[in-house]
Formats: sequence, structure tokens, C-alpha cells
Amino acid sequence: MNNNQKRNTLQKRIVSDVFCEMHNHPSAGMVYEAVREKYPNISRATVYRLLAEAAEEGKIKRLKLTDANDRYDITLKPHYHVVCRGCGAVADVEAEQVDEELSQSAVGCEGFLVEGCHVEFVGLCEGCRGNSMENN
Amino acid sequence: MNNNQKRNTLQKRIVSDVFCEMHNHPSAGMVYEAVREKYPNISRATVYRLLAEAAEEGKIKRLKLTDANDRYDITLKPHYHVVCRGCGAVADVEAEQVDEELSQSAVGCEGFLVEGCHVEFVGLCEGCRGNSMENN
DNA sequence: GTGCGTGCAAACCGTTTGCAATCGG
DNA sequence: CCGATTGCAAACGGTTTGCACGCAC
Repeated sequence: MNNNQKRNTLQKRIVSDVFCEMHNHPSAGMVYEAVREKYPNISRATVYRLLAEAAEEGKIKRLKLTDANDRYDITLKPHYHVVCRGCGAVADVEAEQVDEELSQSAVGCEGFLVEGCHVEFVGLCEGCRGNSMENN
Repeated sequence: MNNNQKRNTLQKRIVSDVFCEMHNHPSAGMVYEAVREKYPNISRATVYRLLAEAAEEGKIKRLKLTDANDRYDITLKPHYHVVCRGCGAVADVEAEQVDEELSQSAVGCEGFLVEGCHVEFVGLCEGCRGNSMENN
């Protein structure tokens, strides 16, 4: 099956290490910036490629969110996320998974077959609640 | 309050007319293409501006979806959508709104305050179910 | 030595914006 | 007439890609 030999490069190790130390569900760009501090000459393309590759191999998860760019998640176990409407930060949510029930209760119009669903929470992070911008 | 006088331009009327005849939750680009058939010289920027403006005025709704680009919805009443994983088409979903309950059952990590949520369904449209690509 | 992986820059795609020209009120 | 609105083209931002070089094996 998997007869293409993956090479163990320095860049791959560094990107993996740096990403594993970040627990903010970073975007590829955020990982790139973080990696550059240790390894300033790394190419943006390499970071993007390595993260996308890891996601395809199922080692990490690529999150699609409504507002922001794609984020990468080290946690593979299914769970929901909350996005801060102030700064875009992402955090995990403790809530039971209701995808199954939700999807079964849904009927798509125009002949659509509903197979699954995506739940995403919106809120405010601790920092943005402190700022007196638009918190009610 | 609203002391800025809006002008009634030909472009505005055409974009509005064309959009109202489309019931596919089109993206701005899709509306642009449709408008161009009637009014070939319209600027892409104008269509994008008019749709964004109408959404800000609350006349239409701008949908943020996880995969695709923003879509525009003529229906203002809250409801869910299903996105075809084959072709990206969007359709309305008949299901009761559970945002309130869901949000209240959710606890954000890292000091996040959960305020609301976004539910989005995934499925297959009639056409894509017919194609023997990757339907199970 | 072979060819996978990298770095670079350019392309990409949907969208937004600066600006001069235009046209609605 | 005056300024809101348009058209154009360029900029934008995040991401992907083509290609020559270099390094892992």
C-alpha cells in the first residue's frame, strides 16, 4: 500500500515539534511564524506542505471554520470548538457530540441527502471579555 | 439615523432582480456571472459591493460556510443549510433550531464564554448522488 | 546515485480598495 | 451641481504550485 518512502528531514522534525508545543489550534501561518523563530530560513511553502501532509496522513486534524482560515488540531478525538468573535482564537468545547441525532432530524430541501453536520460555537475568550470593546 | 441618501441606480436594480430570481444561495461570483448575461459591462466590484451592502442593511443574509466562499441568502428567517460535498451546492434544511440548547450545554475551555453556535449540514445533492463518483 | 523534499518566486482565487469618471437626485 | 456610485485595475491575504537545487537514504 504505502510504498512511497517518507524522508525524515530536519524541517519535518522542527515543524512537528513546534506544532506539538502549540495548543492554540494554530493556522498554518501561525505555525510558520513560530517555526521561523527556531529555523529562520524555512520556507512558508514547506510549513504549509508538511501540515497539509500530516493532516492527510491522519496524524493531525485540519479544521475548517466559518470565519477564519483553516486551523490545525493535535487532538484527533471528535470534539467541538469555540471561536472568539473578538480575536479569532479557537478553543475546545466540552459538550456531548450531537451530530448523529442532529443529522437524522434534518431533512434537506431540493432532494438533498443529509449525511452529517458541523457544529461550531461562537463566544469570547478571556482576554477579549476584558477589553471593553463590544462585550455586553 | 439613516441620513445618507441611497441612490437608485440601474446596477442596483439589476443585481437585486437577478439575485431574487436565483434560489441557489449564490456566492457573489455566481451573482456576478448571472448579472453579466443581462448587463455585460457591470463591474465585478459593483456586484460585490451591492451584495455586501444589502447584507449590511439586513435586506439579505450573508452566509459563512466552512468550505466554500460566502453565500447570499434571500431568506432572513433563521434556518440551517446543507452543503453538497460533491459540488458545493447549498440548500435549506428543515430542522428545528437548536442553537439555544446547544450553546447552553457547551462549556468553553481556557476561560472561553460560549455565546452561540453555528450548525451546518453536509450531504449530497440529487445530481451528485446520481454520479457514481464517491457516493456510498 | 536516485529521487524525495526543500526554497524561492510566481501564480492562484475570491475579495476588497483607491481613484477618477459618471450619473442620480 | 454635488456627492454617491460606478468601473477599472491594482492590491490584498492566505494558500498552492512549478521548478531547479540539495539532501536523505
